[in-house]
Amino acid sequence: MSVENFLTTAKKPELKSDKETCTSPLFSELKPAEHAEFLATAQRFHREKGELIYREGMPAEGIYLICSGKVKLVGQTPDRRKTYILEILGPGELLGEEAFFANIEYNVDARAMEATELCFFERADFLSLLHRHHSVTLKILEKLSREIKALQMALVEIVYEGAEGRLARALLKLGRKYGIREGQSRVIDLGLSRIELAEFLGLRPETTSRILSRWRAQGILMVQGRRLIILDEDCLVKFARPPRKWAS
Amino acid sequence: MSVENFLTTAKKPELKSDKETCTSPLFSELKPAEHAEFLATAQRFHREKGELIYREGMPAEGIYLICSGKVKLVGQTPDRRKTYILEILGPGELLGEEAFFANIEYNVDARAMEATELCFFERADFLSLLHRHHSVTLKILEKLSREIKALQMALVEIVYEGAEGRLARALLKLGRKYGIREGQSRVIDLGLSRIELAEFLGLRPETTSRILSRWRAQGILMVQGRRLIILDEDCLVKFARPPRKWAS
DNA sequence: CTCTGGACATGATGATCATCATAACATACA
DNA sequence: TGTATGTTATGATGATCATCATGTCCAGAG
Repeated sequence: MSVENFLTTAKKPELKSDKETCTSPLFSELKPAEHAEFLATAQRFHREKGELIYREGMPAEGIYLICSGKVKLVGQTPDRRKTYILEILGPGELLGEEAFFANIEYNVDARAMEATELCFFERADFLSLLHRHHSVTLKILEKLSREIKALQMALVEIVYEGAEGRLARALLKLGRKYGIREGQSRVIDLGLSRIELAEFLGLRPETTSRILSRWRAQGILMVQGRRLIILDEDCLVKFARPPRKWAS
Repeated sequence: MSVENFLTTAKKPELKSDKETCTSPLFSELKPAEHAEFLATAQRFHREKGELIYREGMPAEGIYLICSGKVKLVGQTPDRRKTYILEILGPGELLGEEAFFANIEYNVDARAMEATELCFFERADFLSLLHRHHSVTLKILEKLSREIKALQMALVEIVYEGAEGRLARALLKLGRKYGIREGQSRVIDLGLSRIELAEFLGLRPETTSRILSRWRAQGILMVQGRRLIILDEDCLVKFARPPRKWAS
């Protein structure tokens, strides 16, 4: 077998994805049989990087569970001139719950940030699950509550924190959720462009770029294109709460 | 202890309050008997203007329902240097749900803005209600979802809006929820000081005051102390979405 | 190899809003 | 009535960040 042949065949065999387990802490109290029965009602599908999962304005006819990959929730101002990345979701997280439970249209777009596997549950199937398994319902109530708390905090922080605070907080959050420890440092490699990072922060790309440059010069982090390596996490923690007066 | 104190020094024994109806759309599908049985598990409370209902950091051992009056959710930045009003709640609304369902500590204070009647439900009692009446659970899921949607929209808009946009949006919201129509105009009389209004907007009181003065001069609203009268609601709608460039 | 388009970096300028300061005004209280 | 206290209004100044403009680097296409 030629080298070329080996490399091309090595990339391809990706057909077992429908055998992968797909679960979430939300279902932790289901018995294996119940869990399997529930999963059997799902439609599985796949989205490549950049592809849309749902669009603002579509009615929510079901609910999604992310099996693998990452998804960004993208909101726009009504005039469509500004974009804001509300959240970055990963495996095991529900997608589209707000619109599903309120039985309304999605108010943001959901877009795959990389190759992503999803389960889709029809409204009736998912509601039936909730009806039969109160533990799942309670867990979802808990999750929604935490989400509300997180959004409330985000609102407060955005209003009262400056650009450095927002960036520091975002990097810490992304680092904890998606970062990879490497000795003292932590690697964040989500393939976020400067523009996307800025949209996640509610800043302009120029501002984001400037702060990254400054922090790079101060040895707080390393910037390798879209790969960010946090060297001094403690320092970021300090930046995350500036009394808005004397940063240095 | 402050409760004891308050009860013993009770200025007026308002005993008829426990006869008042106290309900919410959340319970609309309960039969009257079920509703009454459920309400019987409540402890009723009264709070005078300015009195605390719960404090940030307290564990959420139950859930509140506002029977009458208004309650503000007040948070502080971790350094205690800034205060913000997250929400103003009125009759029929639940209070403390996020912390209750997540079973965590309250992350903000709740304080009565005027004489307020409340029902308090112990954790076990409320969970029992949810268990027995799935319709209530679904309604709460729906309510939490709508709240998430509202917070998401607020985030997107607030990030990119200036001071005028925020004030316009806040006045429209307060006007719709608590305002009183008087012919063409709408009266907002919540007794909010400039400082409180600024805390609700995430602005400084000076900025708030300036914008109000400008709008008063332009005939968009009337300012009678803490009483605000919106004269030109359409104009506020325009201010609520400035492309951040050409306001006039 | 050169050309070109896109992502990123960085300088210059201006708008916005926080901050500091002061004044007008009302209210409560002795 | 005068004094103190708190609320609101408004002017002056500065810090921050968006905006505009330019330059660099790199990858892909001709």
